[in-house]
Amino acid sequence: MSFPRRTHTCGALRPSDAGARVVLDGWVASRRDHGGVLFIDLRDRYGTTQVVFHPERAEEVASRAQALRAEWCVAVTGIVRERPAGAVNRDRPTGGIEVEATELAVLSESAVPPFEVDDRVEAALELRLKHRVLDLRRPTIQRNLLLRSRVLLAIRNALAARGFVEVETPILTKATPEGARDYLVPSRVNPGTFYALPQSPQLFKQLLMCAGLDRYLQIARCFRDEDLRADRQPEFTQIDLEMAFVEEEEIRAELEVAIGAAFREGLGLAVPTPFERLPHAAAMARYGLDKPDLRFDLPLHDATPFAAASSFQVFRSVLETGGIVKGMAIPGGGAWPRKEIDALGTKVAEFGAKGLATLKVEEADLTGAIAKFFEPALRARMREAFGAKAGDLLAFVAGPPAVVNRSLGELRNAMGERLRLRDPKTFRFCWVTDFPLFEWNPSEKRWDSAHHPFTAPADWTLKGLPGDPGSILSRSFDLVLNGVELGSGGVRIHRRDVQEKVFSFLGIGPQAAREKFGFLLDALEYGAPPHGGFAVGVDRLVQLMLGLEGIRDVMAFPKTASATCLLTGAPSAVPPEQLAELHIRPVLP
RNA sequence: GGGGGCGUGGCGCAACUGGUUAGCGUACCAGACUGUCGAUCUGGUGGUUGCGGGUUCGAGUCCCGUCGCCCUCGCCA
Repeated sequence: MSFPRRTHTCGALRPSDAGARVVLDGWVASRRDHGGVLFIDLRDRYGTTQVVFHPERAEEVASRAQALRAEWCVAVTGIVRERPAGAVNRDRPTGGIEVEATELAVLSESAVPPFEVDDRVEAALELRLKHRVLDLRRPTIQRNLLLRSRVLLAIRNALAARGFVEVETPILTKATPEGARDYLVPSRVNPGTFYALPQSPQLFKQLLMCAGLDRYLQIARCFRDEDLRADRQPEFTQIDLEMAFVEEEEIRAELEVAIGAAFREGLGLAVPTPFERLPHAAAMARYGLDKPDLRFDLPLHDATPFAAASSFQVFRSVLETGGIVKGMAIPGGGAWPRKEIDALGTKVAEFGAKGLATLKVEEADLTGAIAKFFEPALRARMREAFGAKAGDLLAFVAGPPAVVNRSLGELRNAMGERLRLRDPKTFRFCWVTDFPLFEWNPSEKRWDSAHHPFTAPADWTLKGLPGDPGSILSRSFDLVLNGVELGSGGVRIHRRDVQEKVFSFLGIGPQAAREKFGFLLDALEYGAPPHGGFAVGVDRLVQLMLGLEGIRDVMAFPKTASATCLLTGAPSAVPPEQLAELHIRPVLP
């Protein structure tokens, strides 16, 4: 079937085009029938243009136009007219003109849509995901996908210009013993064996460095079979890069170029570089989290010395069992109603805190239920140390360091929100550096890699093993934007002896190491260059650039919180023959 | 696996402590209207209150179970 090809898009025409004969292809966004004259808003990716049908000038066309309904796909031929005075729509780029239709071709009729395709009408997410095609017609979602496209292109171009080579790595690869749960793919040819979908191309990019590719780039899909969140999908995209013969600063510099390009091309914003550097220990001390939101200050303070000097048994007993006490001053919180202060306690309890102790900051003193446990001089020093002003609320958490930091760090973020200090249009980047190499896993009672087992230690000798593994620093670092971890990376181990030592400490014996990572150890055997790299979460980057709450609307076809696709119905049962071919027999719960 | 929230015409919501015929907006249909742009006016269609059970004279409302969606803790090297 032949149809009239568009001469312009629905966002293109301006008063200077008046008099031109044009063809527009698009979807009927709305219809306003005045009995005589009939208006149609025609929408495509580029905008919306008003089409007017005049019965006395094109009777047959105008009469057929009355049948048009929302979401019909049509081609309109007509003459561009400057709008009469008083009929100009200043809210629209095309509001100065309209197209007076001389011909109308219906390319596809539409059933009545399940919801209105309109940015102002918000349908339930469940419905939107089921009818994602219609949802994706909405201008805001298209704007999101377009920004994503521009960001990816900008980063790709910026890195390509700096010598990065784009290499694709396997999607069908080897299951990894550690880290997230793998998505598995059964092998038909090799009964009883499985591929895994990559959690990231980590090892492949290291192999490429060993191979001499020198600078690698990939826009890589990653898969992790873990529970979802608003900003976590089972498959997501990373800008993945790796470089040979570099150290930390050189990696960070390339990332700053790439991120700078993304903001310049995507939002027209210049982000100041270099980004702030913040050692992990300092971040934990001041903000309680390894991904601090630097759009506001509200620092945490160590209250351990004050607790030790107090007669408050709750605090003292925590200190005796190796715990700490920290707190923060909440500006104006002293005047908040009881209910709201109680809610702060609920907040910290979500992250394991046993309770929240509070003091009100008065003109000359601290008051509250626990004030009597602190001598007046101690109260004055505490007030000074916290930088508190009259009207503030001091909030304390006591417990193990991990719990105290996490709960107060989250409280700090909540206070930033509550005090409206988290402006989505402000972008505060920072590099969090000097992470520990190992992290104690209390539930498994063992040490795990804080980042991953291929991260280089700050000191090749691994001094500290096995005595105090927690004190060993790594050469990894994170990129944090507005309290969100955007990515991580660092310098890798390129010496086989060091890699084996780390494996061994992590409980991966020589035999297991060979079985799981033999190909990596082999690569380290033949002149592996010093190398390092980084990966940036594209979905979250675009999410933050748009000021969104989650990543669903920066991807075309996202999954639900239970990892299903409402559009296609995946995952789904398959016929027994298909399973038999794969040598699979389901064992249902 | 745990916690919380939601589920009512196509869609978005309402219905006080259990109590008339489940209401409003919008969409949809029909009619009117020649300058609207979230058009307007008039009229109309449309409901197994997610599903299953229970308590009660009576259940959208209470209880139990179940399904789906959302948020979240754990988890995510």
